[in-house]
Amino acid sequence: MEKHRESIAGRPQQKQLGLRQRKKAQTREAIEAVAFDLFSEQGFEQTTVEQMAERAMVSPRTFFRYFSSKEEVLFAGEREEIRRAGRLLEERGGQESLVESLEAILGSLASEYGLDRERRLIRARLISDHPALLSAYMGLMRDLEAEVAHFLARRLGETAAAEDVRLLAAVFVAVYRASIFQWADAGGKSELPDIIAANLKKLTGGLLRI
Amino acid sequence: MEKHRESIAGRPQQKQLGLRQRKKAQTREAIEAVAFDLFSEQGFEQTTVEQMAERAMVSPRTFFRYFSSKEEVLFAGEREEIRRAGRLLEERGGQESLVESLEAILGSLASEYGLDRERRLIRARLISDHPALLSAYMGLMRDLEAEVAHFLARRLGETAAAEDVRLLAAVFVAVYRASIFQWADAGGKSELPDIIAANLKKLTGGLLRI
DNA sequence: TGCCAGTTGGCATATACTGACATATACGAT
DNA sequence: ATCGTATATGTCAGTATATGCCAACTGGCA
Repeated sequence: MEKHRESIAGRPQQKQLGLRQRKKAQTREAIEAVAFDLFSEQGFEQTTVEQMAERAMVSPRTFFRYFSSKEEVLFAGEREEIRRAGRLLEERGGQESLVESLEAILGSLASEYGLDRERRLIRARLISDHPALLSAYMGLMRDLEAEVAHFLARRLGETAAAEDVRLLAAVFVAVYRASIFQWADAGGKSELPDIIAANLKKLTGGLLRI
Repeated sequence: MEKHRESIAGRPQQKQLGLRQRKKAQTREAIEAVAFDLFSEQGFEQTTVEQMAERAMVSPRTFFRYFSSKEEVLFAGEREEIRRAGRLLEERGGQESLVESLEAILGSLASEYGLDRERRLIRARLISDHPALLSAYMGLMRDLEAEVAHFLARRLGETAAAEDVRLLAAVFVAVYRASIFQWADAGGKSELPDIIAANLKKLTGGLLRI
């Protein structure tokens, strides 16, 4: 039951953080950990905010100070990864093709192991089981789309119209999402970055022209 | 204020329906109409179920017997169109290419005018204004994806792997969605089917290989 | 007519979420 | 070391969504 929290506790801590900040980070991680425990035990809907707050030893009011909604705690991890992808895309140079850049970044997004990997699988399973969560998840995908679109706009500059940028971003993210579920359906056995790369290759090949 | 309901009232009614069924259909449409009125007057969040029920002259309890949630009433129309697209795809023959079939169906989904067109624009504007609605909308897109995937599986038969079918469905729906917002951003001036066709053409051309 | 089934309203309740205020405590300055 | 302040948290009250239950009404039909 405590496995998530323990493995996190073993991670190297950021230094130079005051006690306040450390406690906050700890509380946040504690809530997230018990949330994933409860979700995988009872499912998402069956788990109440009250239960999560109880187990994490905070008041329900405090829960909402850390996560703006019940869905948020489920998706916070992936949301963070998306922000990271945005930063990585910022730095990405222009020697390679667009597809190569995206393949590298979307792939690296997915290459985390250990805790993140486990939670990613739990998340994918919950989403597959409960369609209502799909909506919230697709909202996340829209955020990723915005990051990708921003990157594309910068890389393509004046050469591409704004509509084409959004079209491309939508398509790339669709590939990313399809790849994740393809990976999760296979139980997480193969490597997600490989699946993403393969799917991108299929598209740039003639798959669309069947 | 009453314009939506009036224009609906002028539509030819299905016959052979008992009084009960007709009253039900009327109530449902009344709720939907006042909902769109209120949404475009005050925005989505500012409108409560109580208000909608009040104006539609039903109890809040009854509102939830017609629409399972507040979002549902906003998306019911598009959801119905998606079901219609599914039926149309069922009937579509095999003489044309996949892209041609999808172009025709997704296009016809979007070719309704009058009431549907107006509500579609209101919907798009609300979604653009309020990101929270985007999640719910993206959930709808996932339903459309399922319909498209079903169609693709039938048409491609054994020749394509299940993963490829889902990948293709995700990509096609991404194009559809990007096209809708491209259309709505332009104020609904150009023809949505044309935009969809153009975007599909761009993709089957070399856009991905930039 | 009178019964049956479907529809509705009203009430109670669970749950998600928010604002206001009070309290405790880490932090920074002396 | 300690004192004042900013920050984090808890408590409480309140709103909105959503659902179950039961009683009352009503259309459909024998």
